[in-house]
Amino acid sequence: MPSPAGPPVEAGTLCCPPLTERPLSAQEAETAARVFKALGDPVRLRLFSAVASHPGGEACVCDISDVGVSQPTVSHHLKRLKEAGLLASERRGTWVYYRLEPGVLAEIGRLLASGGAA
Amino acid sequence: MPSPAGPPVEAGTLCCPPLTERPLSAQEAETAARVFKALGDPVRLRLFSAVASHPGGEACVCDISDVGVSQPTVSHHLKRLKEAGLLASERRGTWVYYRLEPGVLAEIGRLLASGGAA
DNA sequence: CGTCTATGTTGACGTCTGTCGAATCAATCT
DNA sequence: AGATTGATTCGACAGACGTCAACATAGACG
Repeated sequence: MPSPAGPPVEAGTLCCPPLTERPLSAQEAETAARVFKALGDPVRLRLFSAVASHPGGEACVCDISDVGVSQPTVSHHLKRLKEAGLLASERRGTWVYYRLEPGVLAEIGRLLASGGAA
Repeated sequence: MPSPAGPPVEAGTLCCPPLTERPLSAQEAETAARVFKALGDPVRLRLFSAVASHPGGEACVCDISDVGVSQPTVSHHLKRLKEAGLLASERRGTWVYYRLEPGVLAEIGRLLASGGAA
């Protein structure tokens, strides 16, 4: 495998019907698993939650980097979340701001829908 | 809609407020990440989806073990899903049946709730 | 009892992942 | 320009993870 992470997941293309609808195909599972894997680390989950819950919908790295690991590690995890299509980043002057990729929460929620809604 | 005379907190359930409500603590993230990590593997995701979408709500290993890996590997992944509190298993005669741990989908969904549905 | 089928467990091996320190890039301030 | 602060990249290393073959266990059936 040349590319370790594969192409980034585009927003809105999370694929796949709800997990309860039918068994996922190999390719669907590959795509969806990338998102869950990104959330499957405590540090990343805290970073994601910090961004998601930040007033204004975005946070600069300096605001969320107090998660008990070094700054390079924070940067590494933010990159992973970005590659998974969960976060987007933008540099404004000195600081880099991260915010949720729009729709991701709903997408994942739909994947886990047990058929209740609608 | 929490029950007024709420029943005792069930053990093994998911913890944590929605990710968007406030930054997760280290311990909360540790707990929640375990679930996402369990779903963060393509094979496990397929197994989980196969069980979740199976008529009757349960499936024996023989019904879902065609995911392209060896039988020991399937067994290993089912164990991981069980340890993460996502699946439950029961032996009935020759076969072992797996089904969703009740409420898990809703729990994870609540974690990802963006505040819309209520 | 012995054997066959269905699952789970063990041990080993290569790969992926999380982590850090050091170096590097980016923008601001004196 | 040089110095300072914020953020990413690089290089390296320990530990976790996915995988399989071989072995072990559980129940069914003759």
